[in-house]
Amino acid sequence: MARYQRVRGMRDILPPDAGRWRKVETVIVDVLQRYGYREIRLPLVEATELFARGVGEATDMVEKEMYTFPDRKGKSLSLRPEGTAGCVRAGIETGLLRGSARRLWYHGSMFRYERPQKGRNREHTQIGAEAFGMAGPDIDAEILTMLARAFGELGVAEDLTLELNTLGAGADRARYRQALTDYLTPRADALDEASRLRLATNPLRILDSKVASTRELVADAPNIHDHLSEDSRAHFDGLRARLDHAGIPYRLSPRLVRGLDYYTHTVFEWTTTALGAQNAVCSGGRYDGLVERLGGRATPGAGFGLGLDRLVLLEEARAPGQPAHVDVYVAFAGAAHGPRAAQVAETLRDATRLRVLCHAGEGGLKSQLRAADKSGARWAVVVGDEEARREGALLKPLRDAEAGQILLGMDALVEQLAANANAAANAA
RNA sequence: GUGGGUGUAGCUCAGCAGGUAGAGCCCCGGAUUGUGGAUCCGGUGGUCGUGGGUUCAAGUCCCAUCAUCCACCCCA
Repeated sequence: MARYQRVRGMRDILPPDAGRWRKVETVIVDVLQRYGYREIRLPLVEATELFARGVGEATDMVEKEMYTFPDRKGKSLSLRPEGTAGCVRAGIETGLLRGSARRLWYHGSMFRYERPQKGRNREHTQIGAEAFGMAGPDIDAEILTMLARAFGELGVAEDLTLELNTLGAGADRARYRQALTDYLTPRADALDEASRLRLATNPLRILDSKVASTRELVADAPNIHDHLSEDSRAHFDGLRARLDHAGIPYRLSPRLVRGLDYYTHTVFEWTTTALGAQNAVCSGGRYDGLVERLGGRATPGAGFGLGLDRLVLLEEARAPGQPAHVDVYVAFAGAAHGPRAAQVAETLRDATRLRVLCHAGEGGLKSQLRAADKSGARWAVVVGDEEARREGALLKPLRDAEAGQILLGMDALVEQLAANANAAANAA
């Protein structure tokens, strides 16, 4: 039993998995950059007040899931539970939102003190993006199109369903909230306990309750879509038309309301049935009032957070197996040839982009070749007495039963490996 | 925060009704001197999550605790 264990809900991501993570992150980030989004790096720690004000006092996230602690002078700080509030804070504080860099992406850990379960950890990693200063539905559509592309390129599109809804503008939402409260208050006795509490604090959340009796009650509740202003309706219709035009399928989910207070108009969630109860892989929407609420000048915004822990699980199910981490394994026959082997490896690294692992430490040639095989390398290069005398190295293909090993001079060795590597790259 | 399952070698697990720990995989070495993958042989490795209790005796029973998994809840 190890003396120290990782803290509950925190994870180590080990070699084969870490490679998968990097691959997923690379695909997503590549897509974001191709849409002109630029990276912003943000602190893990913010003033607690920022989240209380930005995400909302009455949200579960703020009420009971934050890692909150006083610093040495007693100021209340929190580990970020989500990325948007910090991004907006940075945008206001630095003046970034007044410039032209209005499409931003970030990557990093988020912390929420929850009970761990499948697809849910206390530290999880998100890639998120925010687009500021664009009020029309075109940017909402761009974000969803971009995500659809990313999921497609990752090969997980079939696992995901886009659920879409609108909450209307702030005024619509207030009006709807009143209508909903008016409907539910006389029926409060029929609500489950949690929903009854929310009636006063956050009645919209009652809509997505999973309690059967509450769902029944809510089925006949007023619909947000009947409370939208002309403009709000136009915004949503505009978004839908663009999605249809782009060929992006979605499901209208009138009860999708999201657990964060800052959303207005568009809200969406990409969900999956492949991960058990934690079905949201990516979600976001529009938050036109947030910048102002956090002290900036009124600026519309829209964005999303994408849960990498869950996305990696999906990608792994779709593309199992682990790719080789080495192309060439350099071995030596006799410890005296170790330095020369290292030299040969350097020569290969100079001349090619191949991943070259040079054996180090103990072990006879036999065990070195065993290691070469296990590494997944396509070639072993062996250096020994004979090779040293001929100022070359032995090239031994490991994945091609037909091919035999040949002793080559250094120039020929480099040439052979470079040519084969290019051929393989072109084939792939 | 609530409920249920599980905690034995690095990993996956077995251990019958309490009698002083086992398999497979992995790792290391060997089966012709400098040659991988298959097979065979051998080896390293465990205070049975932790702390109490019952018992002549506990991995095995009881209690507590911690961790983990799944679900509720919540969300990415």
